[in-house]
Amino acid sequence: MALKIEMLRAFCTVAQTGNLSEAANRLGRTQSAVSMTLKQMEDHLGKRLFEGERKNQLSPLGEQVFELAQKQVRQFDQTLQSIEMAAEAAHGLLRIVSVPSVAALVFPSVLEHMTARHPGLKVELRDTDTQQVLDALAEGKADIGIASGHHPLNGVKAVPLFEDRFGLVCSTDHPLFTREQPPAIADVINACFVRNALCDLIRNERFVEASSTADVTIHNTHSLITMVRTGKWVTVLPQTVARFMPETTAFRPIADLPDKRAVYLYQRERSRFAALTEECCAFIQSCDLSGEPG
Amino acid sequence: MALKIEMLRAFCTVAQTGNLSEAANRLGRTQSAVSMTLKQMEDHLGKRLFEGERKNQLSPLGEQVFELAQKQVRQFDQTLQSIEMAAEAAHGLLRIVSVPSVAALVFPSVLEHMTARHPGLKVELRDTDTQQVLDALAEGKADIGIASGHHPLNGVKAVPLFEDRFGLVCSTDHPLFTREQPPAIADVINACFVRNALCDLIRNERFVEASSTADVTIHNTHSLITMVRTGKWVTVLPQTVARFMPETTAFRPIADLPDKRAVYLYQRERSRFAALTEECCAFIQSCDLSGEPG
DNA sequence: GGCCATGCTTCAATTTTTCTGAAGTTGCTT
DNA sequence: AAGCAACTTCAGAAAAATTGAAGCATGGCC
Repeated sequence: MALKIEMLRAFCTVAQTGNLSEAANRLGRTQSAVSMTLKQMEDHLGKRLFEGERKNQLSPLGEQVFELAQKQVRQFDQTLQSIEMAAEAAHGLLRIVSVPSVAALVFPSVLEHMTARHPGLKVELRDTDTQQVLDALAEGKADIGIASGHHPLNGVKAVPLFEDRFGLVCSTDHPLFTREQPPAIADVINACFVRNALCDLIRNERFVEASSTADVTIHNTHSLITMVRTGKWVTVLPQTVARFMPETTAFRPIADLPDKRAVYLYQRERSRFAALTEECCAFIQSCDLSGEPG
Repeated sequence: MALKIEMLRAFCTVAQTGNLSEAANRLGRTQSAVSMTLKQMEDHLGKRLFEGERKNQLSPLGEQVFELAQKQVRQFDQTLQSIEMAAEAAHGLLRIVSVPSVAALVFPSVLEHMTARHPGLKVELRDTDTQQVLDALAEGKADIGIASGHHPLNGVKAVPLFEDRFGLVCSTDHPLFTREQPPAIADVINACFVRNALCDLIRNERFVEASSTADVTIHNTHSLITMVRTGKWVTVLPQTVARFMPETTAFRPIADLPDKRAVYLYQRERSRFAALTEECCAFIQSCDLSGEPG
């Protein structure tokens, strides 16, 4: 018999638990049902997916299949959720995806503004990296996206939203912040510098070259904050992101790093509830999002 | 009952054909089976997916669901194919994804080299845009990727493969090619200039600004070739891409556009058949891919 | 209007698929 | 060697999918 999504799901659960009865439990089936499903799958592929007598050791093929199957199952579930959400939303549905830094800035007021004006409106907000924001738009999983940089996409309108200067982020008592003279790229890199994902948006040659020697890279924002709070480590971030750092951290422009990140608003052109999308985009653009006060 | 992948598939087929019996035909079922499946789906969602008596007009919700469902079905089928391919490949499997321009350059010799050395080896070659190359790597659907630019990815090693200077591509009898003095950006843009997807890789400010005024953009390579062959239109491409244009077209560097595109080789770190992947990457790197002769 | 064709739905019967509970292996532990 | 835990196998039961026949609208045509 052909492979089915439920077979993949069963396989993934067993691969994760390493144990049939626990997997059967989670799937709400009996052990024997799961056993037979797995057997069907192995028969279909003509190869074993597990090694040894027990189910706690994947074969090399199993490993590979697990990786593919898990992604597929997750995506399938997400699609179903999207479909069901779309069906439930009788009074309108807005699906907004944004990079985390702007999400924190924009989501609260958007949510308030739109729900107040449209009772019964469903809103779906999600934050991920630029990459996945663009994916979601391309795949029709979002109506509005906010991401760094300008990326032309079919059927999606892109407008610049705001710009955001990069600068030094460090503890308020760090020498590079307290001293009078503004810091330069070299000063920052020579301090205990932590690279982060947003640094990759900087095109400035001098910075790119200098930062490539950095030993530490942290992608998780929370860990990054923790590092900077120790007072020893410093990093480079756009100003609006720095806003969300705790009181004891400070932002300061870097003299020879005038680079800004350009944040774009993406708007799906042919969506159901196009009027809502339009209204929401207009509202987002009307917000003052610039990093610099005034 | 819950939504299943076969329901989505049935729905998509009906949405495409606009007609039950034709859809039933394609699905290898009877009309009534498809009708009932659709009914289940509508019952589950609590909304109609089609408007009117016939199945030839999607409702707004139907449109949205169609978009999501079709993507899902396609992806599911592709995953199954990947899984089955992985299972069949007893003697090894290499999955290579590349941007089209480099694919044409690299695939033939890679294929020859690897299959000669490894009888029974399965090789999967695919070409798409940079975006999807990276996706395939991230999702474990490819072992080796070739794409423009450096994009850090978890579990994937990236090494520069070669650089490729951008230049004017036009008919061999175009004034900008036949005249002695090399063309400048302004000359190119002021000719009948056709933008293309690869132009977006150029960071050069002067070019970016100038090209934004271009009226025509063509993404399909074949159409692009046709336009250039007319002798009237010109475009800008990396030199290795220009190699594959017909005899009657020529490549010429642009004086004030020294930009190159950097092509990177991406190698998945933990893959089954890691030794094969390693060997293949070594071979690709050993190829002479530079655009300039000598 | 009456007749017919088309496209779809509904229904009861049938086939296919999936699931279960019980019994049977296997290999490890004591 | 008895006990146990993890898994497989089996036959019957339950659930789901599919079918063919019958039925119901709609719209064209004489």
